[in-house]
Amino acid sequence: MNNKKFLHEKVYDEIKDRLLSGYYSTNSLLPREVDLMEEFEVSRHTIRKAMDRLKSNGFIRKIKGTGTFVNHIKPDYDYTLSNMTSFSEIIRKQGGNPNSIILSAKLISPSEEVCNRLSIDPEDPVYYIERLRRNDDEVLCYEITYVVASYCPDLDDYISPKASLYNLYEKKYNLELGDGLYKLEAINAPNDISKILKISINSALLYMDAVIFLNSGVPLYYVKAYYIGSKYRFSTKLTR
Amino acid sequence: MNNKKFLHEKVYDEIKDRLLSGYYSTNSLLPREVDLMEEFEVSRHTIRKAMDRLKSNGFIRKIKGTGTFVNHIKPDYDYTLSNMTSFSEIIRKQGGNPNSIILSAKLISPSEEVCNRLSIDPEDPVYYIERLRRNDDEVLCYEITYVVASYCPDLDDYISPKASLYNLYEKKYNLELGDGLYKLEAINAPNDISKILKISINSALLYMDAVIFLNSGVPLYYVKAYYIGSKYRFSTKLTR
DNA sequence: CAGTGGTCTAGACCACGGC
DNA sequence: CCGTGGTCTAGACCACTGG
Repeated sequence: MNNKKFLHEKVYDEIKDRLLSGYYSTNSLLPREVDLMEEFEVSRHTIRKAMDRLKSNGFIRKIKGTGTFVNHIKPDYDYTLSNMTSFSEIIRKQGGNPNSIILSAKLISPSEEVCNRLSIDPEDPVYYIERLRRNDDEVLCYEITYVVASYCPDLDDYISPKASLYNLYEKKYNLELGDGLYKLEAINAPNDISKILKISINSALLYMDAVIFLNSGVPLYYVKAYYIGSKYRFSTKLTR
Repeated sequence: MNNKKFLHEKVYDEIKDRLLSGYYSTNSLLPREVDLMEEFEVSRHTIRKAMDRLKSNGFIRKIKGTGTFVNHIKPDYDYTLSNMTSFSEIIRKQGGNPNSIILSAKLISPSEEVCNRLSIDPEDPVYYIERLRRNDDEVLCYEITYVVASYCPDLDDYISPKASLYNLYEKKYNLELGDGLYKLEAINAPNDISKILKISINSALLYMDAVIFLNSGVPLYYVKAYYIGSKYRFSTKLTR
């Protein structure tokens, strides 16, 4: 087991378990910070760090001068996916078997559109990757990715039906992924896409267009994805 | 002015100013926490609290054992769309004239689904608001909102074709809005919705389902919206 | 090895809510 | 008024990075 867990993580996990199991029930008052300090034998700072995380993840609410209350825990909390996750992670988290049919994976010179999105020159090569994303043998998505080649030498050698690009970026190339700018809209499947996805024309698709940056703020890749409407849902948490 | 600003807020604001003004330039190393402690004459905890917020807002990145670096601040970044914005704000920002046709606005007892989403009891009344959202006379969206009535007494008296609910919450009721949990998917317009929106059946719709919370973490309202696919695009920034 | 950010403690005082 | 969570201090030690 992982015994290098921090105290605030242990406290977070334990209280989260109690919330999910119903030991602390919806809208009830949680023990005071002082009580939790005594129970877990940690300092107030550690309790507060765990509780702040529970709060920002939507499990509890704090009211100054009054106490800490249990929120209604949504049964299908796919809002855990609200941070950027790879297709593979999402499918795997739902107990599925993510894989891809690779339609194309080659080095190309970027179009003007791709240059603009990735802030690069037409001379800078990008990898063009065209995939059908599947769960087992069920096609969910048609996806085109443009990756700045200088960050991922020989990327085409590492791509495989089971490989997650996220994993390659992080594990193989030691890239630290940062923000992603996403745009989503609903469209009726155009002729060509409907053929590729083997769905009837005019079926609703969720079209996603995203640029993903490195931690340093530099664009790493640009992706266009067509998700079959009935088979994908995008979840996110936004703040005012 | 608001002089009751906390120390960590002052530190945050000052460092944020320096980042935006370019005083600390992109990818440069920020002063060590100890140096900032001395400069601002506060404890390390206070510095860290300010820096954690700067980090979670994407301004800086910290690397353990190395230091804290300045991220590239995206110049053309459209913060307004990526943060939670009202329909009215989005339309107005694009130079449009947002308005609504109010199909219904009344106090009701919530269904079980609504109770679960809003963490309330069936005895707690909610306002049921059904609207067609338009730009000038062009219909863009059909929307149903359930608002916890206890936070907004007499809400139905203030609703009008030109009123923004956001404005009412913030200005009229002095509510501080916090997070929102959004789910988005593409659907083919069902019969009833296509009639309401006066579009052909099976047109692609962007279906949005969201719960919006107050700053305290309590749910304020639950909204279901059907956007005509070709007329709306959802943008957001996510972090890994 | 020295220096950085990450964790953690044991205190103190304040601001707010409710009695 | 008391009790709550929010802010803040002054320490300590650890884990990681890089020379």
